[in-house]
Amino acid sequence: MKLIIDELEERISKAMESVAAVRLCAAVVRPAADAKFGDYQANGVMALAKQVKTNPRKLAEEIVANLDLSDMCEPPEVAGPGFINLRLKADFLAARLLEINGDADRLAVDKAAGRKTIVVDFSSPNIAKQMHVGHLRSTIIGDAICRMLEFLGHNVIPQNHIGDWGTQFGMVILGLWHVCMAEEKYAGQEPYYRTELEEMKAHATDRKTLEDICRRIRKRQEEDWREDSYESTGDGKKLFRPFLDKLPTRDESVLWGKILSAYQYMNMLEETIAGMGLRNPTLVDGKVQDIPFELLSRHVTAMLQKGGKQNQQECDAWAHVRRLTMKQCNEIYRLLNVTLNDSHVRGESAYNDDLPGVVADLKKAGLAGESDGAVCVFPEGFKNKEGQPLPFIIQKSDGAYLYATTDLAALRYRVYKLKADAIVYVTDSRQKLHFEMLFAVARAACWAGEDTELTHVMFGSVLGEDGAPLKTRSGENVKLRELLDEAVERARAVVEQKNPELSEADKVKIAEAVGIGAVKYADYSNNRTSDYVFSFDKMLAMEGNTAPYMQYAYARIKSIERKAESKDVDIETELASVKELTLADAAELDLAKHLIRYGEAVAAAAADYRPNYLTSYLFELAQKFSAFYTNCPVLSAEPAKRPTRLLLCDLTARTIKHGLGELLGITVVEQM
RNA sequence: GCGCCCGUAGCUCAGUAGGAUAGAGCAUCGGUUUCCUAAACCGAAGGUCGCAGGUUCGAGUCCUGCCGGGCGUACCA
Repeated sequence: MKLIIDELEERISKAMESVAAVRLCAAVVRPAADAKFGDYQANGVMALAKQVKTNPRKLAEEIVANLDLSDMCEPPEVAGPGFINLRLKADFLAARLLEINGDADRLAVDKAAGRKTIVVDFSSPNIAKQMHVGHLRSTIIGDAICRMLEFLGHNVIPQNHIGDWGTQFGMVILGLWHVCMAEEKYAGQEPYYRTELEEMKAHATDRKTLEDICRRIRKRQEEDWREDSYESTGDGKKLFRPFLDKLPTRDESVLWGKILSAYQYMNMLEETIAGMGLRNPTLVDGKVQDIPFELLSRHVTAMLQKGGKQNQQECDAWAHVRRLTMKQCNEIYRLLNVTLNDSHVRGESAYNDDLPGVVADLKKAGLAGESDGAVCVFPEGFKNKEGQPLPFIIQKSDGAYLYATTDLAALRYRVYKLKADAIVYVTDSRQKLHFEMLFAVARAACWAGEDTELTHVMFGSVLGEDGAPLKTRSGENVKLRELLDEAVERARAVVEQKNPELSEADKVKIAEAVGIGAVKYADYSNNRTSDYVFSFDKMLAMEGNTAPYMQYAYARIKSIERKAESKDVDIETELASVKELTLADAAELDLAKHLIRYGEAVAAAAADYRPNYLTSYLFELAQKFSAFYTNCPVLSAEPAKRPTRLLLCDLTARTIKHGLGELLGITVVEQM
């Protein structure tokens, strides 16, 4: 069914148009600012009065006289300087409730008028790294957006644009090679990539000792590399090739831990050796050549990107690490109850072959040119520090491509191949300028026309209690896994305290739903554009706008339904046979009027990609239900009142379950 | 320097085209349990919407200046 607010907007706008003889009037219908003004108010008459230079109250009176809302509202009232106040009729309200009751799947929320193909770009973790708190917001906000748009009937294409290509992959591959050496050649010893990492950290300020350590590492690396061969020096055929081949059979969690360590080791090593003047041999075009040690990983990156038979090992190593990373990510997605899966992954590497074409096409179009050795586009309206045009760099002076290039290639793919009507990028607000320029270039190149909507759905940072971006005590990013585990653990402690008699299985289930739900809900309930302070205590509090409060409201309703049996109340029959409602108590009316507005909340949240509009609605719903619950007994109500109250309970439960569960991916529990 | 975002109750935040007396939650104070989960409910108190101008019948919302904070700003993503 059509949203009430839209229906009112349409009818009042038409009345305004005919009374004032002005085309395209806006009634500006909003929920009433105060319940004493009714349920809705139209604010647009004052602006119209100004436009046609007439008295707003008088104009409002005329509009009301030309308006027939008798099927929905009590006679409209003109108030204040020219507001039109509207109060829904009781029988209209009742009819709506019954309509919702009859629609189990959609709660009588219509699909959007025009079905669009919408690409949503979100989550985007990096290969060979663990997901950390920085990925939380993109992942869950993006998921909520997908779920809402999908529910509204759009063709949603989630895209997980993972960081699986780029300059750091040489380090990833070298890291894996170190894992191999530690296991195969130095088996039985503590892996050197771990001990040496600690060593480098310990002497971080002692340059002399660091140099000694790095020389030793370099020397061993050269020896290992020379030995790892059968046919020609450093071909990797002796140890690395067999190591790669048996990777698929390994215990993945153990291997994953090693990869993470080795990657950290490579990062540290490369940073440390810079400027030491060390050189190391490697194969360049089939010949052994000395190159600066710190350039080794970039050399390996180049081998990977070149591909082909000679670089098969590099490609295989990359593929293994990529596969393992996605397994870890999928595990987090499962925990977070996010719908992303492997079919949505289309990472940077997928666009690798398109990048030269992107640059060539932009050059051909006269948009891109060389500047200081780099290929740049200078979109209109962007200035740098000196007031000069700001470059959007699409190819570095060394020939390498950047994320600007990849994003352009992806955008083009999404418009041309996926037929996107809209592309939504869910990333943090620091990338605002990047996306503004990206969109400007895409428009200039006509890769996105006026009818293609490009939106940067940005969000703020997650802060610690100290107001700085959330980090561990040692200054590292907080691992998402650890964060979620702690939330579940804390929720478990509360369940244990509040409801010790529950079964172990129930406790586990409730703790996960409440813990994860709390983290997600806390994020959703904040305005996404602002930073927020992460606090377990606040998000797990049972009071206030939190997941547990919502889940508790739901659990109470389910409890009523369970109790019904022992009181010989057949809920199903009573609900199915309810034809007339007896909405009398203030709490009943208040709850009923809120229930019929679910569709408005979903539409508002989806239109602006703001989940907090939905959480606000749900919180108010739970509050109104709680008031109803304390004031209006259900099972012990007199027979005339009971069906209505049961219906209100059931609709509230279904709405919470739909909003929380289906649209936000927060699990509800039957008891807690 | 320039650009963008932010500044609302003691704290954390809403405020969806410029609309009526600026709202929640937490914390504080007071009340509610023979009754469906008190993980709850009801009430009280709490504000110069950073400051100063301007536009408007009407400004937390739009414009200008200032103060304070965050982020970004040519080869990271």
